Amino acid sequence: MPTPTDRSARIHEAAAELLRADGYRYTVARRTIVAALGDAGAPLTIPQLLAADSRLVQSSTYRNLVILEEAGVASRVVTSDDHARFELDERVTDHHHHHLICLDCGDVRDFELPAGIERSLQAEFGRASRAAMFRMERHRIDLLGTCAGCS
Amino acid sequence: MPTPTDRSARIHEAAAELLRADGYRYTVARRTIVAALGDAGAPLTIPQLLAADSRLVQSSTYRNLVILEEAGVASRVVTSDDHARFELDERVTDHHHHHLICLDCGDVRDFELPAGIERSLQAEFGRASRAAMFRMERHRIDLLGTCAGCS
DNA sequence: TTTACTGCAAAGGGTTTGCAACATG
DNA sequence: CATGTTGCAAACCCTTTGCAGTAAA
Repeated sequence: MPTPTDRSARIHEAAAELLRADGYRYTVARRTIVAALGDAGAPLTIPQLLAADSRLVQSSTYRNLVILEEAGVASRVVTSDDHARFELDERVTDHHHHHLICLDCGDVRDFELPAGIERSLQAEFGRASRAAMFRMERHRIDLLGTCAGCS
Repeated sequence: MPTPTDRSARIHEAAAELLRADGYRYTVARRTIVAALGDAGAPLTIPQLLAADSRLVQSSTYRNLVILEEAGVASRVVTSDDHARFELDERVTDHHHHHLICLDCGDVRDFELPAGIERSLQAEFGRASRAAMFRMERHRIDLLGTCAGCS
């Protein structure tokens, strides 16, 4: 059975490879961001990331998140909050999921759909994309409402 | 069969009622915004709205969109663009749909899912929400990729 | 006539960028 | 050792807000 260390090692390896493939380096700062996102159970804002490790600098973190996103290591999660949030990409975590987004506090929790539903959705998405001559890269399913803590 | 004028009249009536219910007035500026959103086939950014009718003023338009959103007349569509986009709410258009979002140009097109899929999704969403003690208000399904014009 | 609303201009605040020093492969 | 990366601080730009005058019910 995989230990936390296994998981962490796999994540860093995948991240390093994705970055290298785009000509980027896997620096200390990027490794720190990936570790923080991996440890957090949910998408983090930049302030949360900076707070998670005091060695992180704001401007570099913004810059690195752009690059991590471009390389497919991290993905941006848009809530209705002021701050963008980031999580590790599915290419790194190997874990497809969706989001429960609290309209009050902006916090995000993950949930999954049964594989069967995910499959029929995928078929419908393909149909809708073709009809519109749209080249789909990914989908995003969010539930918006109020979380347990805010009700 | 409903004419464009019928549709427009229904929309304005619904908007006026929703606003009044919250103690707001249906002013000329708000009517102008609702008309522009209703005419456009897709969500509009503020610059697009301002361009659509030169009588619209930037600050008032921002303020009015906050109020229209709060009253349930308009809804905010978050793309990966710099600008927020707005469309008429389903309460006004009576038309449930989802979005194809172009990651290049930010433009948005609508699509629909078969009623059967929409129903089974709704059931799953209810299940996931209950499991997380989450009070769901609505869902959002977006396909992200490249539109016909940008490929 | 009351009170919500508007327009103008200025401030706010998350995010981006220029630049010189630094670290990575 | 060539070049991608960092930290600092300043700039950016979408959005919000204060205020005095205006319009809606």
